[in-house]
Amino acid sequence: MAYDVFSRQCPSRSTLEHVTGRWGALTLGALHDGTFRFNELRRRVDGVSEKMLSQTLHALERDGLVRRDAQPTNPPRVDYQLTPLGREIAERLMTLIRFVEDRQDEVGKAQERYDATRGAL
Amino acid sequence: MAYDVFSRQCPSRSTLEHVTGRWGALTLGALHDGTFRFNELRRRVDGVSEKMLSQTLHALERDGLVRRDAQPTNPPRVDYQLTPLGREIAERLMTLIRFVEDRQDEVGKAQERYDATRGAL
DNA sequence: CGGTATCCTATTAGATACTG
DNA sequence: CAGTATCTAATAGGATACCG
Repeated sequence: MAYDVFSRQCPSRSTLEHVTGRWGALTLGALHDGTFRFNELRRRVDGVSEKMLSQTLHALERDGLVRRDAQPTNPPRVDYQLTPLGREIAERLMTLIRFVEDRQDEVGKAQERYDATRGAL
Repeated sequence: MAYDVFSRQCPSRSTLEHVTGRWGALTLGALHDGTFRFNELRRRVDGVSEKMLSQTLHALERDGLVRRDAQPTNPPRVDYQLTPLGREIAERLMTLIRFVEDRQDEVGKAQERYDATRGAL
């Protein structure tokens, strides 16, 4: 097989899951636009809970895709931004996302055709 | 916000989840290499259960990314292959996957650094 | 503000058995 | 061969409360 990601034990599988997972993709997408604080991100990533955003950011930070800058002030201020690697990955992710969005009409029509044939299960 | 996928209600979100989900990505990757029968795919997509492969293939077929050819023979023979749209999407997905794989060293080092600082939670 | 901890529910995935 | 049906286990996710 050409790519080891196709094996369950491959370490890059978990990275890929962080990147493409529901909140991972949305978070990378949001950070693609700039640097944001925790609660700014929460507002940009529609529907994310504190828990999931926190978890997602930790995973991406650990993978080296996101950089966390905490200022020891009171009240605390923490800024999140993509690392260079994170930016490169986000770029490719966005290419995929934009493409899928652009072809959503085609997908919708395929779905209608499928449902018409199979009886809209 | 630049892309509607960032909204929970966007229809392209579900397409994207089929594409990037664990088994969706692996299945598209496998089909990227050619046309395969159900059990051939099962062997190529390491660890997938009959149920999940079936489910995944139905979703991708419904989205118009995979074409299913069933010959009414006995025993039955069913071939799966990517549609032109599926191929274009798989192409972009593979670009992302390959990139993540290529940089896995960098990711691994970032993880070690993170774990060393934070105590390997 | 920027989180963590806890609890609880919903969804997903896997194992197994069965069918045309 | 190519699946479906059913049941159970694991995991993701949400609500809430609380802390530095």
